Amino acid sequence: MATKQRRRRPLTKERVLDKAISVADKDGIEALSMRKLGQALGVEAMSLYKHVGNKAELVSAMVDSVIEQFELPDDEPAWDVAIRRCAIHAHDLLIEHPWACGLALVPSDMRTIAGPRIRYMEWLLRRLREAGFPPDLAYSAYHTLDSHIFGFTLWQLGHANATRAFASRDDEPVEEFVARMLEQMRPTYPYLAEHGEQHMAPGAPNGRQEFEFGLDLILDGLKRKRRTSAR
Amino acid sequence: MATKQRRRRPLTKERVLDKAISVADKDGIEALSMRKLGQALGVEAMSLYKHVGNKAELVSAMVDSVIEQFELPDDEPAWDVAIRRCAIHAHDLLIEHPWACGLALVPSDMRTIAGPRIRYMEWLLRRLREAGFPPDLAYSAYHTLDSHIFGFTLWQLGHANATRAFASRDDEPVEEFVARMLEQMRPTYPYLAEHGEQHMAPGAPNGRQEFEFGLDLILDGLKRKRRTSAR
DNA sequence: AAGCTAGACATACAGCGTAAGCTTGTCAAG
DNA sequence: CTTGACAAGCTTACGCTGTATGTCTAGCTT
Repeated sequence: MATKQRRRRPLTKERVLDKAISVADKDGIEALSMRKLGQALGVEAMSLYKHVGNKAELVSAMVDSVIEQFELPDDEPAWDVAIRRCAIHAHDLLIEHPWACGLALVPSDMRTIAGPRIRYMEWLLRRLREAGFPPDLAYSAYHTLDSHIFGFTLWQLGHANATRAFASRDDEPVEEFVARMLEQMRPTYPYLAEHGEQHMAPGAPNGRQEFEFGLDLILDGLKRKRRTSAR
Repeated sequence: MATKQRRRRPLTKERVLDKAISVADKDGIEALSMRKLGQALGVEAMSLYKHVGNKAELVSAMVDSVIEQFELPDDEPAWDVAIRRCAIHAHDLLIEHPWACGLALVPSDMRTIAGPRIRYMEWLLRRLREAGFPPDLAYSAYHTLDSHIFGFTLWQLGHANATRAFASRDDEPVEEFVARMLEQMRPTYPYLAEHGEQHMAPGAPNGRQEFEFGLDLILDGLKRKRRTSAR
């Protein structure tokens, strides 16, 4: 009885989705194959197709489940504070699930008119318009903010990847290796060497702080534009 | 003689690279397989490996060949104008080769210390530092600018893709289809519908104008920060 | 002319997504 | 209690991918 039940605990779409996310979080999205996912669930690859249609659909659902968690604060009256909070929270989530960002930027199937993406877009647009942005300014502001959230984060993830790949090549301690490399490039590329040093410095801003730097640059600019347009 | 020569016109790394770029431009990067590339060159897939090592190396070289074309103007004395020109030209190039942007953001092999990416980075950092940005501000400014160039462009390409996929689903004229869809979503998502309308409007800003909007927001903010830091 | 070599070819393997058909556990109706 | 239907999982198979390995041959050197 118990054996049978354990053997045949029914797969659900939710169980497949959750396991897919955890596999992608652990081994990277490129390691997520239907066979491997099936294996992780103690099931053959083809069994998954009883629940998910195809891989693209599964991946799309994975991305949606991340975007669904974006905080869309409506209790916050100040538009800039609300958007700032939303952006930072979104950034945190996208860093936590590094595979989601790139996939969100290449929406494979936009067929669904509802869904978390749409809700997030509507919220951001509404906050801008309700804050008094005229339509054309809200249009551009939305593009800039959305692209910063997803674009900067993807950029940051790419650089983090590169750093990691860079680091784990030899058995030499990472810091020594980087220091040696910086000295090697200094004659030809002094400013790049300086930049590298800043990255290695103890109190160097982390990715989130840099994300906020760009975000505030954009928000400040938008505030100014909003004032002049309302003049 | 002539026949033999034609038959055995030697493949070179350059010929492989050029053809790979043209195939990727035409059919998309996901359609670029070693077999298909060989076919395009009138050769078996394995012959390519005499010239390129592996596919990752080829792809990396493709990206480099695009970044190599970035305009890095040193005749322009004003830092903001120079960087603006560089950014816009880079954006144009990345739109022209839509596969390059995503690959540049995920640098698979960073092993080469020289190369076009490095030169571009050094140039941007140098212009900022020579313009009087203190090191820590140059550090953040670089991140924001670089991420906007690659991040916004990738974001734009993703949306362009989605729009194209959206459009070519039925045999119905695109505009009618979109208009119908907008009306359908207006009750639930009024601001999104408005945004969609703006996209469809005749004089709607194109991607490049939107890129410049965000770029100028960032550059203006940086100008202000530079002034206060120099105070 | 003999032999070497670079460059192209052919074969093969492991892995991928997934279409099609088959087996089996579960449960309701007769 | 049997029987039939149905859903969930399994098996097989196809065409695709990158590429390791081994072979062939044209053209140059000695």
